[in-house]
Amino acid sequence: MGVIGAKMAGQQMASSIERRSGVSLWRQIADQILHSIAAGDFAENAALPPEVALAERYGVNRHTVRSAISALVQEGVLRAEQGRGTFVLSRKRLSYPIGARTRFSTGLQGQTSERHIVLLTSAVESASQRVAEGLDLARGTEVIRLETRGEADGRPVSRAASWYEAKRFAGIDAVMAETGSITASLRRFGVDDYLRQSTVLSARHADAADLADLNLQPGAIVLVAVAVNVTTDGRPVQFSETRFPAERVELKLSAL
Amino acid sequence: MGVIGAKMAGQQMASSIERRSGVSLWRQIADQILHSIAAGDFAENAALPPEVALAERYGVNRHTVRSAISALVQEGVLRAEQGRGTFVLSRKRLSYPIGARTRFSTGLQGQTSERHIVLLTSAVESASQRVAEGLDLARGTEVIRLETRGEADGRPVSRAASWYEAKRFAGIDAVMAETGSITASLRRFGVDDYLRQSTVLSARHADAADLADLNLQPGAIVLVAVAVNVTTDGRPVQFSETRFPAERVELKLSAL
DNA sequence: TATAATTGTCTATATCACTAGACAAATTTT
DNA sequence: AAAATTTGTCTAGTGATATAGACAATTATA
Repeated sequence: MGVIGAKMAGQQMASSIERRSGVSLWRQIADQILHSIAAGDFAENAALPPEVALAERYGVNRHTVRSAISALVQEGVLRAEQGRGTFVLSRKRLSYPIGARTRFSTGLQGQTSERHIVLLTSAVESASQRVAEGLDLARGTEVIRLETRGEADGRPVSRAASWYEAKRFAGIDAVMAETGSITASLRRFGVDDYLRQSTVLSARHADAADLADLNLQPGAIVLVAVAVNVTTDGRPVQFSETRFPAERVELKLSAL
Repeated sequence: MGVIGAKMAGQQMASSIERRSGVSLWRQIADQILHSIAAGDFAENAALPPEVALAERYGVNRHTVRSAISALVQEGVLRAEQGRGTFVLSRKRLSYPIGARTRFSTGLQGQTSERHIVLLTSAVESASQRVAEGLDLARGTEVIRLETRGEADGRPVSRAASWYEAKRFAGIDAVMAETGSITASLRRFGVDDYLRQSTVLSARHADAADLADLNLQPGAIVLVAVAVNVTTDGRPVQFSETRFPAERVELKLSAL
């Protein structure tokens, strides 16, 4: 159910934007346009309603609408052409499957022509409360932390931190850098198969690190998945926290 | 990993707030404080750092921090006491389980002392493309739409629209109003058991309707789950779109 | 009891966000 | 060719946001 251009036959329309909320009108309008596009209200290359129409629709000045549009042009979502109109560029959201056999690359097959995982940094550290619980280790046990980014067709689609018991998976960082695949790396350590034991999802505004890592604009939303993967005999092998840009990714929960 | 009060031993700290982003500084700081609380940086009734410390931490004027705090006091998250400090009130996020047997009431048992579903409105309409696909019906088939709100301990925790084939479930709105339970209502129509066939999750900023329905502040985030429930023989019985306030709810994906 | 720490209130000023109106520039339609 | 449509640019005024500083009021601490 789109927001823009919806007709309500004289009825008062929920104007959908709030003043004095701490979020500027142009940012709210930009977000709604993004939402409309994601909801499929506009085909790719379709024209947005003219600025005056949008201004009337939202009950704001035309300049305010222009601010919203120029932000989206900056983000690469829209293209404005003088005399012609403003057009939609953006692609659809990727649908990232989550289930018992969640795998990055295979999950996005068919939706993208290319995808891979980049290892950003790795470090050995002592397990925090949270990590220790996830991996079923004593607090303070040494663990390896990998910081990775998932990319599909050149765009960042995920940003993850994952932890592994250091003793059992010594050197997994090097293997990961070499193979570019979690599944392949774990196989080197004798883990031929693994299953998703638990996943907890939440959402929040992107922080400064997210903005940089995922190439987002301030105010963007990230989906956060905290998960534990286990071997087929139930032994935890990986604890992870993954952030997905909500504007580019939706999570499809598949049968486990 | 909390944001507030983190020590970085002289290193430059990622200030985490952005100017000229369309989101006012006080709103960004309020959101980060909320996030810190949700991340468990503060126990219930714990004191927030004093205003001057927060102002220094974020690199803003003390008055700006005060705006953020007063917004959170308004939302019922913090309590400020002159001469003493500012204290955390808010409860932890509810963990809402999603799996093959997702049920509202049973899912929140143990976390809340009371929960129920309120039927807000119902209507018979012809199935949109999306609803028709979900229920595996011809487009335009008559369906019943129920608008409901889930409440736990008096706080709204979900807001859903759900659709049912009108012919098969005629009068389900009345039954729903009477029983206050989806599961019980379906049982009246011979559906003794049902399973979650598919769930698609996304996140976005709350729109005006969400703000009103879920009692949220502008700028809040909602998690959106679009799901299809089927009978044990695979026949779709319900298509639904549920919105959860991200600040109060996290989704726990349980084994299907 | 005096001092320090902390929140509450006030004034003043600068900048950003939004409104209002006019007109230019480019494109499409008549 | 002319008119209509649409985006681009400019000026000016108003209200919200943010900074700066001072001091009051309340509570905890020495």
